[in-house]
Amino acid sequence: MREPTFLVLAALADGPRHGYGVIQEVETISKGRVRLRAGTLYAALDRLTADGLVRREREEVVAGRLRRYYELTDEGAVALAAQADRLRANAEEASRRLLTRTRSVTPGRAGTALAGGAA
Amino acid sequence: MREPTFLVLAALADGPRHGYGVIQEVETISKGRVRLRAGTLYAALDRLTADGLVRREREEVVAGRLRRYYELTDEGAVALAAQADRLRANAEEASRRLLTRTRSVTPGRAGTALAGGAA
DNA sequence: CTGTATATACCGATGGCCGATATATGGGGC
DNA sequence: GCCCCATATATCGGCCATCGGTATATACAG
Repeated sequence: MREPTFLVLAALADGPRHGYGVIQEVETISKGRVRLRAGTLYAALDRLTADGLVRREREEVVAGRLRRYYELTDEGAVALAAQADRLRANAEEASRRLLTRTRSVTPGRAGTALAGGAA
Repeated sequence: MREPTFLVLAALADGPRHGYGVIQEVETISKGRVRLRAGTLYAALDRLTADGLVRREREEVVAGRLRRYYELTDEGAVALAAQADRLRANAEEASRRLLTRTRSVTPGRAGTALAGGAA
């Protein structure tokens, strides 16, 4: 599961959204860092639906435009929670090791390493 | 940056390791979940080296076998820290929204959702 | 001898994603 | 009227990191 797929699940975590709404929510979640392409979004929704992690919830027409709503299944919620745990564990492990790295550098390189670590 | 690449950087975070040692360390970091293929490892090391995040540190022969050591550059440490932050933010955001999901389910489905959430 | 472990290297196939295009409706500005 | 932008769904070719596998070599155990 790559980041775009993860973010799609996260965008659906607290309730149903239509496709384009997922794009907007992912952009919010990622603080503008990730803007899903339609190609990525619909392929991911199709895949997640086929895998049973997402299902179509309803359709409605708003201002002449069809909106197709999707929601997370219970299985999808479990998968999302599990992936979040994995990401958190990876992040914490990497951060812990970087801490060790800063402390173990030789005096000659301490200045450089500290400067880098502060970035 | 995908998980295997991230874990390679993490395995090098606290000091130099040779290729095969990285494979073993990644397996430790990921609690046995991830076992890098040689194809993945060396492609990643080549790529990361080309990108300036990793460099060759030294070579040595142990018991008739050549070991090629790699280490993180300062730039690599910065990139790893940044990615760890992103992963952490994503994980926390997803977990927060899943919390909201559990609380917003209808009474009829509360039992099921809670059971799923406990997994 | 075979099998396993250690160690580096290479390769074809796969699939998720990028970047793009297409269609449709609605609204605003000229 | 036209054009542009936003909203909304859909499709597609190309890319590339990774998977799964193979290869070679040394060393050790049975």
